[in-house]
Amino acid sequence: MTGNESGRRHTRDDVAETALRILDDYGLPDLTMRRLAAALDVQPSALYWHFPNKQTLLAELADRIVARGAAPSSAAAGLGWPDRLRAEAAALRDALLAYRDGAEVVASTYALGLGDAAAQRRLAEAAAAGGFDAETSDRAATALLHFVLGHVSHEQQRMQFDSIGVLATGQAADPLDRSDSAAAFAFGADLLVGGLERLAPGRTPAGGTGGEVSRSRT
Amino acid sequence: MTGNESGRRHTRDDVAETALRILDDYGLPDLTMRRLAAALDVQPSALYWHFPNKQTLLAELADRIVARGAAPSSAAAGLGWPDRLRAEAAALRDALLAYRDGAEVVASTYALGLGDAAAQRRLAEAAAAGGFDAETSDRAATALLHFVLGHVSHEQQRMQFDSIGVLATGQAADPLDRSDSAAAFAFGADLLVGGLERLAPGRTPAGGTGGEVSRSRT
DNA sequence: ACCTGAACACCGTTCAAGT
DNA sequence: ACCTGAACACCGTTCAAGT
Repeated sequence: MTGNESGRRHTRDDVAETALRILDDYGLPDLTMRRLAAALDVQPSALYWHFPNKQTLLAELADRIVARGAAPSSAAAGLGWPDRLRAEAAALRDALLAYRDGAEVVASTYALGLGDAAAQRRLAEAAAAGGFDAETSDRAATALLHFVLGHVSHEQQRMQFDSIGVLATGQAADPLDRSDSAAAFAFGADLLVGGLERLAPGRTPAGGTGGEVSRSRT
Repeated sequence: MTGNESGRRHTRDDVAETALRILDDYGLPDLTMRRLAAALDVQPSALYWHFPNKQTLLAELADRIVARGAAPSSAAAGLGWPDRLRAEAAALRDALLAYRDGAEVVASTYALGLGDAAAQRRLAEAAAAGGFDAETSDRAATALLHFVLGHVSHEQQRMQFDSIGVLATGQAADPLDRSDSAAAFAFGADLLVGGLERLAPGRTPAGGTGGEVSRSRT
């Protein structure tokens, strides 16, 4: 796999990739410094040569999870800004879903102000294509980011709850339908993007439809 | 204060209120079962007679924090549904801000499916006043809830970061302006409510303004 | 440059037993 | 009904020392 199988010495990259594998295989509660050290065949204290503390390690994982998601589907070039913004949000969701507990790792890192703010920047950029000033674009991006992180955190928490508690209380009420979850996500993203469309600089102040397909050509 | 000052025996309510006080005074990371036990002059194991585990205790705190926020400002009766929905979101934010780390406690409880879902219900009810079907109201409420929890979590995390790291890196870049924070919150809530207004049953499919003051009389 | 060994100061939870 | 005492199985982090 990713680390060196027995050659003793490790790099910062080894440590991060092994941590990512533990995260994906066993979840965030099981990603302890001691478990990570054991997976690397090393004493726990050795990790502190590579990272000053656990939060910094988690921030590195968050950055990798977000960066790995990369670009929204294929060519977003031909789309208007609202579709591009929706695509960016969807791509972020996919990136978070690609790793177990990915949303929680990114959310906690983001909340602490650690990590590069790549996700926030990508969303703000897509919003700015609508001609909004920087503050508006930033606030719209922040609102979208909070929604995405909250939604996917919830989604992932239920995933593992479902796989663990299959037998509890007649399997509760909420079996988590994958497609339903995607629809609920799209609905929330549409609400935010739609709300932003109402504020678009190119629109007539009180006469636009706000409902049809975006016509912006910028 | 809330507990009995020295009369030994405690109730479940004593335990919850003392926990709430520790939360507010020292923050969530310092709310440990051992610290709580010490504050009650009791062994840690005694707490497990009142609550089966820590998560259940936190869910109780979350319910109390949300319930304590109660109703939006004064009379929301005269308002249209969009204003009422905005007021409900603002009231929820206030409730979360009333306790240190309140948003994180509620968010984690909500993510785990514990606690009564009072916040979600209140928002869904306010949305339903717009004439939407139950699924739409629920999804709008969920999107709003995710935004509110994410926003206030972020807000509170920076509050304690600011008060601790006053000296770090020339106080960073982000001094957290209270009024700015409120404006950013209002902007996000407006985006979501505005997006929902576009979908309101009473509107003409492609002719409404979507921008002016709500006229709904329902 | 990268790691060991040993320790410090903690956690949440269980369970038999007491009153 | 409510709590004690003692233990179990862990945590993250530090630091002198090794190679």
